[in-house]
Amino acid sequence: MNEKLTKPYDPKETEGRIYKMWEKSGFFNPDNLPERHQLGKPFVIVMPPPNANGDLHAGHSLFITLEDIFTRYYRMKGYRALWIPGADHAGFETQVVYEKQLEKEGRSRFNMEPEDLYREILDFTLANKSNMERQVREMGASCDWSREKFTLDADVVAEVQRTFKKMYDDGLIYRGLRIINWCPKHQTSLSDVETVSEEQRTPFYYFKYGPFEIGTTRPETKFGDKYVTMHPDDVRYKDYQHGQKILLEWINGPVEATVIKDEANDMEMGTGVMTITPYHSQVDFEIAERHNLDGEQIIDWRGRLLPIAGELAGMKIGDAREKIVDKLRSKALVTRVDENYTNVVKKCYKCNTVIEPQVKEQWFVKMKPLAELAIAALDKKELTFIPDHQEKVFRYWMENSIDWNISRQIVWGIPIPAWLCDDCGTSHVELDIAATPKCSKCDKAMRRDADTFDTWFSSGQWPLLVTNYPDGQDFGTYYPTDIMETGHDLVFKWVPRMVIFGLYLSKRVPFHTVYMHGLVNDAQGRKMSKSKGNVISPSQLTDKFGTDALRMALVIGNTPGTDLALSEDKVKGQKHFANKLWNIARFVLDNSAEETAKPRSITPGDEAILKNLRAAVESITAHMDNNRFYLAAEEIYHYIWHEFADKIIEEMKPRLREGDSASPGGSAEDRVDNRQSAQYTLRVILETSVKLLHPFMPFVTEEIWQILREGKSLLMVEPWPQS
RNA sequence: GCGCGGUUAGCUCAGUGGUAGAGCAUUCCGUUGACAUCGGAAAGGCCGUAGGUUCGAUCCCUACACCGCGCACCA
Repeated sequence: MNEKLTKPYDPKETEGRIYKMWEKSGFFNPDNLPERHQLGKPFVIVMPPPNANGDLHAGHSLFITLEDIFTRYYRMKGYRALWIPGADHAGFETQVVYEKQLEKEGRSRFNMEPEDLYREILDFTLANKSNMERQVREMGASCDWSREKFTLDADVVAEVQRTFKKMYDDGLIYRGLRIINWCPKHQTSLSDVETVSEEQRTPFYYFKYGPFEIGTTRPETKFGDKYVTMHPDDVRYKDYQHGQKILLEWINGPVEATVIKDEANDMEMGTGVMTITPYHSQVDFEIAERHNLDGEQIIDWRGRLLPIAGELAGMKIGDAREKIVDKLRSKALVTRVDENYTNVVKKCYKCNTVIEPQVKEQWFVKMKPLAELAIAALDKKELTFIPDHQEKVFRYWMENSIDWNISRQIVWGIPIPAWLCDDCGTSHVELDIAATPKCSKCDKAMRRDADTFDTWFSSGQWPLLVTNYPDGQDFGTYYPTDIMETGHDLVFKWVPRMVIFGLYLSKRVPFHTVYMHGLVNDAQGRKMSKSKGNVISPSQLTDKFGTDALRMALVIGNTPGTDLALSEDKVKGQKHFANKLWNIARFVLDNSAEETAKPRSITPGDEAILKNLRAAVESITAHMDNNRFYLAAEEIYHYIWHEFADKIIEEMKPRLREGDSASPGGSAEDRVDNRQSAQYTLRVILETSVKLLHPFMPFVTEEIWQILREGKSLLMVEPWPQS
């Protein structure tokens, strides 16, 4: 028995050793690949940089597996395969994680100097970054660590700031006083994709407002309301003229209200009449803009009422609601209350705090012209989606894009290279940090904008940044990349931004194919969550069953874009498969030690078996080329176990024994030929099988290859089998 | 309200215009050398409902039902 093929297969003993061997070979870097590859084309995948703020979860394992399969397959096919890893500082996300830690320690970021907070989060992130990198290695990722980038690397920061300046100069970024999503807990604005909408039941109040009855769900914002609006075509109110003034009694005394006719009013909604609060509502703000109306802030940044609320000033808005209704009731201004009303509120996607719309000066990206670039690329078929129905979602977002707020009031991020004048509000974009510009209007010294960029602003440029746009050698060689593999939840968050920045900055799409995977759910198909206690940790699974087993379990039966139910049994089954292959290898080696060269003759039966093998190779290769890894994996599994092991090996056993023969009438020489044909055939099938399986189960296949070739070559760079 | 996806074996999921597939689970049988992390066999499905197209539909079209997800300025 071959002494290296101990039984059973031991992933723990093997994986670390094999990974070190791969890394030492230098072949993760395509520039070091053998000559065969240097003649090939590049094949490039950019890794969605994992957040450097915690452990890898099952979703990470899935994307690492898929991207590694791509990379290993194309590397074996002779491409200069490059998979560029990264780490994301994950601005707001990480700051939220860190703030939770501060809270536990009884501290708060609002009592800290920004520099100290930044330094603490940096230490925290760097510690997590190396943890994350170790876990990516453990998954067997054959990415080029020499090209790894962190989203806060100095060159990244500088390039992102240059992009901001360029967009500003091109009129694609402006500073505007607009309605933004404000999280009162985290004290920052958020983009629309950083909020979640939730349905809630809330009373719908009807108040007497002069001659009108108005409807609202937010009485607490109504103090300053002095415009009453209705649809211009609403016959019920045809006697009131646009601009008409009406004196009426309101919360804190008499008010002179102005009638505004605007089409934003829904005649079906409530009474068709409402008052507007431009500073705390998107619709109201837009109506005010259209008619050039004024407004004022009613709720402060902490979510408390401002002095306009009179005796209720300083009260949290949640507590103030009933008080205001009581007050209106005492003035006989409440007409009725509908208790069974449901509406939708936006919440902070991290802390679930209700978002307060606020008016604030921020930097915005003008999305329409950029989105049009993306739509054009789609129309020209420069971009394809797997599964293809994701294209519709992408297109919808591009056709309905709204300007993107990129200012965040947090320290953990890339500083916005801008200066502001506190006196007159003038802003100035300046890349030179040492500069201390003066206001062009009032000549006063300007203040550095303390805000940082939304992380999507930098990660949107990721394919460019990791290839060292615009002057780096990699940009010339490896950009545009080939495939962007990421979760389908990012189809309208990250993907469009990469497409847009790619088209805007480099005039080319950053990748031609978007491959989207689904969520990894628990065995019953339920979303994993800490509160449900059904989170499956990948490290536990790999500890128990080996990395190869987890990888295979994540791929088999997992169609692109579809969520996956991951069960321990499934992984266990694949551990059995790895062991099966291991035992096959031992059997073949034990029975073919004497001769591996092509024998004098191959029996017709063996020819048929090899022909069948070639058919399997052809079919599997077709699946790989069509990005149908789930089918390829299943077919390899089936071939190895139920064809190779169950049938071929079993049928060959008699032929392999000394002094035995499948053709008893033959001479001793015939019997040797027959045995050698069998040995050769087994060996060919084993080597081919191991190659086919390598992208999926890299560790066990490489280990077997090392034993087969006595350490003289690496399976990782072997040619993919020909059919 | 709009959009997207799903509905196939007990479970998790593939798949195809021409008699339905895998893994796991179940039942029965089988262990002297590759492997019990095994082998052999069996059982199990009017492919969500109703129409339509077709010689033929689980597959294509329409409607509906249910499940999941996403979006939304409904005061």
